[in-house]
Amino acid sequence: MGIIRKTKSVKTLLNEFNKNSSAISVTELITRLNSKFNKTTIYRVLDKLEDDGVLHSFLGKNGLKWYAKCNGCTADNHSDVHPHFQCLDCGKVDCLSINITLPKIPNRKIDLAQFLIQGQCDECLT
Amino acid sequence: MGIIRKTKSVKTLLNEFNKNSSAISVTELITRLNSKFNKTTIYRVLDKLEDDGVLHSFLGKNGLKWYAKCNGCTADNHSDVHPHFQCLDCGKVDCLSINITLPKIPNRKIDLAQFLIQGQCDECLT
DNA sequence: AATATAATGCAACATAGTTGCAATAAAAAA
DNA sequence: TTTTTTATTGCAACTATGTTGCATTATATT
Repeated sequence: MGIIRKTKSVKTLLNEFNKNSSAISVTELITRLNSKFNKTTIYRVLDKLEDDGVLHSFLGKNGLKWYAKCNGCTADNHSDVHPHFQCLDCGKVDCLSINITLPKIPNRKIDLAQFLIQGQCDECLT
Repeated sequence: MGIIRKTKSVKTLLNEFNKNSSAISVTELITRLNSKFNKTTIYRVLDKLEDDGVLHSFLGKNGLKWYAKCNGCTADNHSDVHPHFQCLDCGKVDCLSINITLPKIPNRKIDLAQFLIQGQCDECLT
């Protein structure tokens, strides 16, 4: 699939991700935009933006889905494999620009990896 | 909290994890045992077994909760930090006995880390 | 055997996410 | 510009995972 039309919801969602560089959870987006868009629309647009290589998704605390801007991904190749850091105090999630080396595993084919690190962010530490 | 009484549900659940060494999802356990125990009981007993350092939990595909036997953990110290491998074909999840080195992150305190690797297991590859 | 209280079942609830379908809006064609 | 095509949206209803309060039951202690 992927995005075909530049609709209001697409522009608004992209704008949310351009405001700052942190990742945003789907529930947060639904809360922020629920006066303008139905949650079904938000789920569907995020899905398509991920297909297009504009956003990437991952699971945070409690298995909640988060999205963040991709960096050098295309619709065909999601090259973004980096750890994510979630603060257990404030809940904020950031992408860590660290290259992780996947362990060698015999007799298995690795397709993707998710690495979630949890702790306290700089703001909550002080 | 933690387990205080050796009840039927505790014994049955421990037995499920002793049958083989794979991890088991909560939904799978509820399906297997739903004629014997209420799902609330299953959630609560798993929770307590984790508190006791008998089981550890992690999130698999789609944010579903999985449990597996701990190896050398106590109630005070969950020392198990290893990657998990989930087969995208058959859904099976295994603990990988690999030591992962957490990346150094400035200005952040690391409490825990989850590393989920997805792909195809040996059985589904052939 | 009597007592204290941990554990259980049940119903009701909370929340994340999905689906089908009719209505609407964006882009292409006329 | 107007018409036509069809992608997108909103809505309601639904599924699934997980949680909570409370009365009942079972375990362990006295």
